[in-house]
Amino acid sequence: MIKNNKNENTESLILEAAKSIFQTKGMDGARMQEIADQAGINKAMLHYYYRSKQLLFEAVFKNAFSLLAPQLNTVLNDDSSIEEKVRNFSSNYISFIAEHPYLPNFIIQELNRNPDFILKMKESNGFPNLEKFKKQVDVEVANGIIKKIKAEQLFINILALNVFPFIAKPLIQNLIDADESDFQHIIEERKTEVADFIINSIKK
Amino acid sequence: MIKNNKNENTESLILEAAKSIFQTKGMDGARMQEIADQAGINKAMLHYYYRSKQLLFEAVFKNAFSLLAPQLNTVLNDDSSIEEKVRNFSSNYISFIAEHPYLPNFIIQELNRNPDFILKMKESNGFPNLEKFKKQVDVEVANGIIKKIKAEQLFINILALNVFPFIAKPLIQNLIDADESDFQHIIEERKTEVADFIINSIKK
DNA sequence: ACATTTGTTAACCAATTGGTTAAACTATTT
DNA sequence: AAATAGTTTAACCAATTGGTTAACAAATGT
Repeated sequence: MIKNNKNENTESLILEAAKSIFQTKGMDGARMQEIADQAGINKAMLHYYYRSKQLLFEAVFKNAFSLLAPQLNTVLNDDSSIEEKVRNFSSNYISFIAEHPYLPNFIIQELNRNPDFILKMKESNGFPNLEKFKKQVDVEVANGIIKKIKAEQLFINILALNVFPFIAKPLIQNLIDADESDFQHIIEERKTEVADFIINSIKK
Repeated sequence: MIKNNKNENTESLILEAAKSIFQTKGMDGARMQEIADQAGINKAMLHYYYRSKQLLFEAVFKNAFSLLAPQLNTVLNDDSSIEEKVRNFSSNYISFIAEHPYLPNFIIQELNRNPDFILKMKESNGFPNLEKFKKQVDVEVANGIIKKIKAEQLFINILALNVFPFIAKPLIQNLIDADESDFQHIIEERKTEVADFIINSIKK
C-alpha cells in the first residue's frame, strides 16, 4: 500500500470522515461503521485513535467550533467602525459559511442537544468575547453616529440575518419557492443586502 | 382503572408523549421505550396505534407544522400595511414561540435531515403562500412607502430576526453571557425591538 | 538479525432497539 | 350471558450498535 503523508494518515482520514458524517447526520444519527467505511478503514481503528464515539464526536465538534470562532472574533475585535464591522462581517461570514454549509447547523443543533457542551469551549482561548464590541456600540450611540440600540440586540440581529438562511435553508427554499440556483443567487445578494439592511436601520 | 375522556385517551397520550420526546431529542435520539414510559403505557401500544416509529414521528411533525404554518399565514395574508404586518408578526410570533420553544428548532432540524419531507406538507392546504405579500411589497416600494427591497429578502429578514434567537439560544446565551432570566428579558425586548429594527431599515 | 513498539484486521460480544405475538382483559353487541 | 370486537400486557425476537479481543503485519530501534 502507498505510504501516507501527513494529510492522508489514518488519524486525519478518520477525522475527515467523522466530520462529514457527524455534520450531516448528527451525533445520534451517525454510525461508527459508516464513518469507518467512508474513511476506508476498519471500524476498530476508530476506537484505536479516538477511544469512543463520544470522544470522536467531541474532536469533530471542537474542530468545527475552532473554525467558526475566529470568524466572529476578528470582526468583533478589529479597529474599524461599527458600520465597517457590519459590512465586513456580512460579506466575509456569508462567504465563509457558503464554503462550510453544514457548520452552523451542526454547531447549533448539537449545542441544543447538549448545552453543557459549550462550557468546554468557553474555557479554551479564542472563545468570542463581546466586551470591545459592546463598548464600541455604546460610544457610537453616545456620539450620535448610530441610533440607540443595545449591543446585545444588535449582535443577535447581525448573527441572525447572516446565519439563519443557512440553517433554515430547506424551509426557506420551499416558502419562497426557490430552486437551488435561485437560492444561491439570493445568498449571493445577501452579502451586501444584509449589511445595507442593518446600516439603514441603525445609521443616523 | 378510571375511564379516560377524549383528552386522556391512549392515542392522544401517546401523541403528547411522542411530541415531547421527539422535539427534545429528534427522530434519531428518541427511543420508543422512552415515549411509552412518558405516556405511562406499554410499548406495544405505540405500534398498535401508529404502526411504526416513522409514522409516529410523522404524526408529531405534521402536528407541529400545522401549529406553525397558520402563524405565518395570518400575517402574510391579512389586509394591513407592511409596517403593521411587521409589527404584528414580531410581537405575535415571539409570544407564540416563547410558548412552544422547541418547535422551530424541531421543524428546521428535521427538515435539514430529510428535505423531501416538506413536500408532503406543501400538498396539504394551509401551507404558507407568499404571493400576496410579494405583491404588497412591490406596491409599497413603487408608491414610495418603503425603500426598494425584494419581498423574498425582506421575508427572510423578518423570519431570521424573529426565529433565530430561539434556535440558537444556547450559543447566544454564552456569547452574550446571559443567564436564563437575562435571556428571557432580551426576548421580551425583541417583541418591539425587532419590529423597530426592520421598520427603521425599510421605511422611507 | 532480532525484539519491541505501533498500526491494522476479522471475528466476536453484550446491550439496545424497533417491532411482533399470543394471551388476557374490557367493553360492546346480540 | 354468550359471543364478538377492541384494548392492553408481558415475553419474545431478529437486527443493529458501540465496543473489544487476539492474532497478524509493518515499522522502528538495538
